[in-house]
Amino acid sequence: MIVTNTENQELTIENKIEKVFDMEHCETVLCPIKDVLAHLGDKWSIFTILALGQIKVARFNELKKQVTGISQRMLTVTLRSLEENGLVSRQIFPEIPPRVEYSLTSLGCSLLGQMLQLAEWATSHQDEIETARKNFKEKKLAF
Amino acid sequence: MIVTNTENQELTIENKIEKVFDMEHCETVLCPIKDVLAHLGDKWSIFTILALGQIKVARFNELKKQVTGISQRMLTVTLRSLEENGLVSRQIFPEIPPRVEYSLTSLGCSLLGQMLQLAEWATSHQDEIETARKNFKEKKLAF
DNA sequence: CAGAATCCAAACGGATACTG
DNA sequence: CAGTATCCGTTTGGATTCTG
Repeated sequence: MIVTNTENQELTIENKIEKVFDMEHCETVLCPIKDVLAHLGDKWSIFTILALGQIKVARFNELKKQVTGISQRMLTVTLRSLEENGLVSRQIFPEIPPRVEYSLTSLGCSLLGQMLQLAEWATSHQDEIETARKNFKEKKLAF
Repeated sequence: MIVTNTENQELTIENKIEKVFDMEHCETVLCPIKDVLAHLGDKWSIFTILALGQIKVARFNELKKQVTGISQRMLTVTLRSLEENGLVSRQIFPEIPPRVEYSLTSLGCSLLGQMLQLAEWATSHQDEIETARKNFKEKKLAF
């Protein structure tokens, strides 16, 4: 059970930012959020994680079908990256023809949870964003 | 007060994914998470939002100092994008020399909250990611 | 001060052909 | 089947110069 207090958020928001993000040294020192987003924040990584969240265990070509539009190259690159960062496990079966099974690690499942939170935010605020874009366009046309 | 239950997460995770992400049609239909990440998922957008979370109201060059390493061009581009998507408000004062003040909108503050959650995840799991990378390197060297 | 505009090098990523 | 390797057009973003 996690209990989150949404009140007095304004009192602690700066402290939270300071805790996770040292703006002064984020270029030289390792910055977690920058690092994570650099490695896992791209479109295909997120799609692949979501796809693996759905089918749990998948072979290369199953995954390629599931992640609509991904090229062979990018699936390979993405899977290697996810494996390198400990989010996906890659099990090779020494058979002919070769069989490789991919699945999320516990760390991957954990990140999936975060992705879903962000996705829920995106879903619940897409109308606001849409209207903001329309307003912006109209403002531009006015000039 | 928000109460989150971390038990029986596995029972609902697929449903959650389906709700926020239609893999089959995400290329043709508007996909919220893809859309949000395409527009706001880059390094400079996140840094700028975090910076504005710290200094609340800032002029262009203040912001440029705060967001370490950003170029003039990218700050301009990023701020326009954030404004277009309704996350940042831009107030122009018709003075000479010109003065422009940037600040987060309520939607921007809302996204900041999400960013902080992701940042907290990144911070609390960076050790795991780091060791995963080391293991991966060693595995590669073994071959 | 707050930017717009241009140039250009580097990274990204799709298409294609090849392999154990 | 599950990749690897190469080519090459597109995108990204820093540096620089110019402006109201």
